[in-house]
Amino acid sequence: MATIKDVAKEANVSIATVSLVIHKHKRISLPTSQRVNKVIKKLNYHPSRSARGLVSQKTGNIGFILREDHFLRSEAFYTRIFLGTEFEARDYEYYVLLTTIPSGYSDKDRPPRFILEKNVDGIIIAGKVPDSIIRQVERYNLPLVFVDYYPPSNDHSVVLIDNISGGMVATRFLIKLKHKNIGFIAGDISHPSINDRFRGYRMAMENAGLEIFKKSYIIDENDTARENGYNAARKLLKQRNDITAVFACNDAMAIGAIQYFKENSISIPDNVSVIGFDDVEADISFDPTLSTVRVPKYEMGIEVMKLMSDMIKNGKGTKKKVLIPIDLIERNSTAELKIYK
Amino acid sequence: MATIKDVAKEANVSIATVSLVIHKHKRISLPTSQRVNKVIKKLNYHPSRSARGLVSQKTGNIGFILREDHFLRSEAFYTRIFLGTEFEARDYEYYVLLTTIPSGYSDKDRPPRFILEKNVDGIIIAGKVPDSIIRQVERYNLPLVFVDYYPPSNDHSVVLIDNISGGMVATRFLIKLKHKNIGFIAGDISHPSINDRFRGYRMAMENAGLEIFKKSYIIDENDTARENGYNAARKLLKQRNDITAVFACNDAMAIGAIQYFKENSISIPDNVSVIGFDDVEADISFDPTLSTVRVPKYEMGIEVMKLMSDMIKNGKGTKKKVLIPIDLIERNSTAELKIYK
DNA sequence: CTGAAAGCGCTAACAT
DNA sequence: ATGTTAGCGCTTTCAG
Repeated sequence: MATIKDVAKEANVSIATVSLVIHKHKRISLPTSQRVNKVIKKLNYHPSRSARGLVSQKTGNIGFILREDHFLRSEAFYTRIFLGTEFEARDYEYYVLLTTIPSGYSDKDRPPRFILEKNVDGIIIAGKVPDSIIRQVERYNLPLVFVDYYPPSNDHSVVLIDNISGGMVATRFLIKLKHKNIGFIAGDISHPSINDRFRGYRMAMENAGLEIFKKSYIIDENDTARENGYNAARKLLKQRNDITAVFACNDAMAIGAIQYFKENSISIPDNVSVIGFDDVEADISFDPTLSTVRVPKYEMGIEVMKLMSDMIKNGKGTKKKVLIPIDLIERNSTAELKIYK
Repeated sequence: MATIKDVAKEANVSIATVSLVIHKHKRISLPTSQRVNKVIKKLNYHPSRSARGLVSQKTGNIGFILREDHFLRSEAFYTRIFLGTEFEARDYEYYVLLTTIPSGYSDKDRPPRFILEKNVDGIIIAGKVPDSIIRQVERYNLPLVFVDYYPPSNDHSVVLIDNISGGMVATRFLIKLKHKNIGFIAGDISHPSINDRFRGYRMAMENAGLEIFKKSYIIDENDTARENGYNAARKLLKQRNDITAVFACNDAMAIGAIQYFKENSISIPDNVSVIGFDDVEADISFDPTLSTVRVPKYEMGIEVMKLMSDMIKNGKGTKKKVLIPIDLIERNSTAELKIYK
């Protein structure tokens, strides 16, 4: 393994010069810089992260914390965000240390090892996590950025889906298809993202002059899995059998709902239109293909890494909020309302 | 952040003594050791990994390479293995750097950054990967362990599912249920794991004195996704309509097959028994619940980390093969053969 | 524009 | 049984 010394000797300069070249310091002449860079390539030299870290008191690592059940989830939602982060980290020369915490994490649990050992320069928290981990992490006073979760204490940098717009876009789309009796189903309604989608739904309905009855929505499912969608659809239909369109807070629930409809001979989209949110259920063989609101997960990962790098460079004062725009994806689970009577 | 100096001062010893205490060196007296350890706790001291790495020429990191499509897969198979590895890494004080490579990785692609930068002490490769990445990694001469993939060059440490036993166990189970006309469906048959499951199937059939007709199996699907199971079931039934049980090479294909059977009014398990492999499709709402061969994924991750630590400690000569035992999981997609005639 | 040198925190060989 | 010290590879200040 070549060291900075080897490069210096080979290029006939001091190690200080090599260091300056690497850091693109302006006061190095172009010829020297070129010569040194050539030697670096030739010797396949890569600075030792240990040595660098020792002197700079930085680790070059970013911690990525995720709830275990989110990580294991069948939809590649957070995994895609992670990949985006990991990809972007390459540009900033960071390594990303992924760790999961149990969903029942409490104050008594030990924080992730990389925090205790101060082996990260900053921390990314993805998705909803228990308050206790947030409090613990805050205590260590490291740059902290959230992605796809809005912590209760509203004073952190965050990268969020524009859920309100998303909810509005989805609902407006159904309205444009002439639907008036539009239902909404959700689980985990205390989750800020889900709540915002609900808000978007209500805002779009109101804007269109459509009344929202209490019976138009089911939001008491405690999770957003398929079976919750299945159950919510059942409950919704029991409350209001004149529903012609359903906006589900995510794809999993949308698919669950469609399953229920299918089993009860309600044809999609002929009898009922269904739209989801997230665009994660890649199950292409699913029939009908699901209209949904696409969330650019990979890009969120990139964005959060950028924010993190910013905070590390420019101090923790740089609190920013980034809203990631969404796209409407029209597939076959939605159709224009057919007027029968 | 406390350093070794702070500890030494506070405990009235030299930094060398502190270091020796940390490494549990025998020639330190118990009282000293206890005193120092108390100070370490009190100051919440954690050795700097950079400083350690610099002097020991080790990074304390293990690289974990996975194909991107495997990582994003809906079944939490490789993610569970990763979690096991990450968990076990804590005991060995390693950090795991996860990175993905595209499935079409070729010799022209750059190896993962942590290899180029020598930022890992060893490399774990999970799942089937292109030969080119293996060749590239081999060139760097780092301790290398495979998990759930048997590289073509048979001279590496590996942690594998006992696929042959698994195939035999699944098949014998169907035989015990009085089935004789047992079909096998698979995709990606060139994959060693899949191939071994097929071997297990054939061995069990032969041992039971049951003939295997060419028409008893469909192994030409090129992937093991649900739709391949669906298609394979169709093809199998066309070849042999007297099949009463199907052993699918994995759960995804099993579920695809069941979908096909259901759509064609073949009741599971009354008309046909189906057993899968892996125990990953957590979709509990799936009806009927799937009998399968459970693979302890988390434990595989633990095992591979143990092997890795072994290789690093005892030199790369320690080439080992670890076979992870499987369990039969009996659920509702299998039943004893009903004789009608 | 470039070089010399101090020092980051730790390990390990050597000294006591 | 414990202390002293060199040195790992790098960044950065200060000199030139």
